[in-house]
Amino acid sequence: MPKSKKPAGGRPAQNFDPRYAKKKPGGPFRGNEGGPRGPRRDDARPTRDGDRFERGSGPRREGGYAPRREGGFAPRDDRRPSYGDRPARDDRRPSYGDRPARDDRRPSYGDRPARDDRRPSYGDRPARDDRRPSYGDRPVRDNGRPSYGDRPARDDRRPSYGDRPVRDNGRPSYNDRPARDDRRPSYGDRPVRDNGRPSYNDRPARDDRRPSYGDRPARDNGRPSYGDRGGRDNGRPSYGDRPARDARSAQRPRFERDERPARFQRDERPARSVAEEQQIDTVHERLEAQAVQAVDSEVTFADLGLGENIVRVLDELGAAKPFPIQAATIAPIIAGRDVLARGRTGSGKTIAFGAPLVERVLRSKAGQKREFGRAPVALIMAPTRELALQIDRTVQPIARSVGLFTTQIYGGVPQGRQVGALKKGVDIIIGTPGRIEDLVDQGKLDLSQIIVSVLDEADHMCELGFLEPVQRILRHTSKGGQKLLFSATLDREVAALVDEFLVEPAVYEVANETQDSGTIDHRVLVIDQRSKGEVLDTLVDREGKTLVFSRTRAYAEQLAEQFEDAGFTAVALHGDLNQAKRTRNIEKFAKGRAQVLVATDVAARGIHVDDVDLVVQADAPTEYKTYLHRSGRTGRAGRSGRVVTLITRMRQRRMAELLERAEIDAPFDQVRPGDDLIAELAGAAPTAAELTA
DNA sequence: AAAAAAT
Repeated sequence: MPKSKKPAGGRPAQNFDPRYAKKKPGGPFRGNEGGPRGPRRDDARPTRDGDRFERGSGPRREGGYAPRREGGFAPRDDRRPSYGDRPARDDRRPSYGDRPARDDRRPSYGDRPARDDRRPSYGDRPARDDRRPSYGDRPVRDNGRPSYGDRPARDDRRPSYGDRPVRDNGRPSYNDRPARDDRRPSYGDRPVRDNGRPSYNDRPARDDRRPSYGDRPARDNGRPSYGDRGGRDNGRPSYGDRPARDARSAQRPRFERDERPARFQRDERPARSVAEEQQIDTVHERLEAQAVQAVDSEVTFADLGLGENIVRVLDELGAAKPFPIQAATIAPIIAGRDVLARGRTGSGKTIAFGAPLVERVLRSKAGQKREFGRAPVALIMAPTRELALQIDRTVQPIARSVGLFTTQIYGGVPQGRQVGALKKGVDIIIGTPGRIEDLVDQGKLDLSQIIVSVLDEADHMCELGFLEPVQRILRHTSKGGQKLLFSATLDREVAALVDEFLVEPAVYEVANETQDSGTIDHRVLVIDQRSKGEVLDTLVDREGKTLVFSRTRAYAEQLAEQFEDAGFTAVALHGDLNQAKRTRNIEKFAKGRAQVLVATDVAARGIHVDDVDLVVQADAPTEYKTYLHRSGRTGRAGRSGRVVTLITRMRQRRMAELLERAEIDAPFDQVRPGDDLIAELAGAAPTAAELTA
């Protein structure tokens, strides 16, 4: 029996506020955002933000530097019924006790009808034969016709996609992906397997990560991209090869070989199969950075060059004094330099780029009138919608304090309102690459005036699938514009962007900062594949919030269902859910109405939810960076947390190597269902003091 | 594998 069927009581988490997802800033130019409007909320200003950050909630390490949650969440008031209070309408599962049990409650995946909220993935679409762009078909832009954005955003009146002009950009679109038939997990895709053998499906498709030349449309820029080139043989010296510059310009980023010791020397290591070898993640060279020492207690935000209003808002946000990463990056960013910065999740990166970005935009507009329909001058991109939202929650109040406007540009929601905001004019856009590029291609977003671009989780944005759109977007921005790259795991993977877009960037990292904050207890459980379900049930049977990571969407869904069936309140978060459901589910978890969140790596980076004290990796990550980001969801704000990773015997060595790279010590324990250790790990994590002892 | 645009 579960110990706690109901969500644990205690203080309600105040972090994910979906209100922001719908709302746009109000203000002088902004009576109407375009498109139909629902009831308007008047409390659009930043809500009580005093509790958005918990500063000083515990000294953490030398340097007296407490972590801060990035982009905290404003508390919600309860003026309107929240989703969670409503009867769950489209939940396909009956709520417990309400309905008679049905035998067929758990139809197998194959039998189940498609759910409303599970959009077919893009790849499921039948192949289009209009893939080849034809110039003749394409309407000329700016032809005086009302643009789609002018129309009411009624779904049934928007042109269907078939009617849309074919793009002539000659790049692979999502539609070009090979058709997938895996909407239902096929046996091969099924994460749960009984034999514990690695299969082709388990390994990352390293070799086919690069599109083959034949499949790829010709590039229009004439320059080789990183995807094409086989390393550093493109004739250009890369940073790693280049001799160090003289002291004056030593700011040039240099990449160093990662010299962390490997637990297994290559020679002692038993031979790996090809499949296994390919599973090993790439370790990029580390960026040599100028280490930022503990913050000088005398330095203030004002000293760093931020104006009065901004300083006041930062104070309201709970940032009274700059954290190290902020103390390092703010002045150079205001000065217009390109910056690369590495700082642990929760180290205050959002403010580190957000505040100086606003200051710089403000200065660039000095003496100018705020014009209707002005083009944005700053761009912030993030890999997920949730993260983009979260960044906006921090940046928007800062911007508004000086009369600047932000707008979110991301997919999954109708574009009408976003386009409406752009038509009125905004200064800073925050979003995800897909929708940004979509609007650019539709001629509804003009990036030519962008003078500052930020990439959050920059290394992730340089991975296949992200890199090219990001490059294309940046090429639309003002030439020579300032570029800021931030990530907790910034490494040479960003070289593709650095080489093309950054000029003599300054590189910073916080001294003595490893991802493993010392407040996290890392454990690895070696289990039999068959017992995974049972072990997981025991692990989530606890007080407190549990975040479970799975490798695939289908498995995330399956696990959420399993936990519900076992009597826990569980929700899923992954890309097969529509945006409304994503927002709703994460909010349920944040507010404690769901004890368990089962997520894919969509939740691995950046997303902050208060009080997650256990992270379970139902599927072990294959990349050490993923491990670091996932585990960074707990142990935040000086609290302690625990990360339990489940692996099979087969994967022990691989896991040990991964942990080595992540510089994390974690005991491995072999367990079977019912072993005391499992329930023990579901209990309270050791305190920070106990961990360091 | 997931994510990121749209139906």
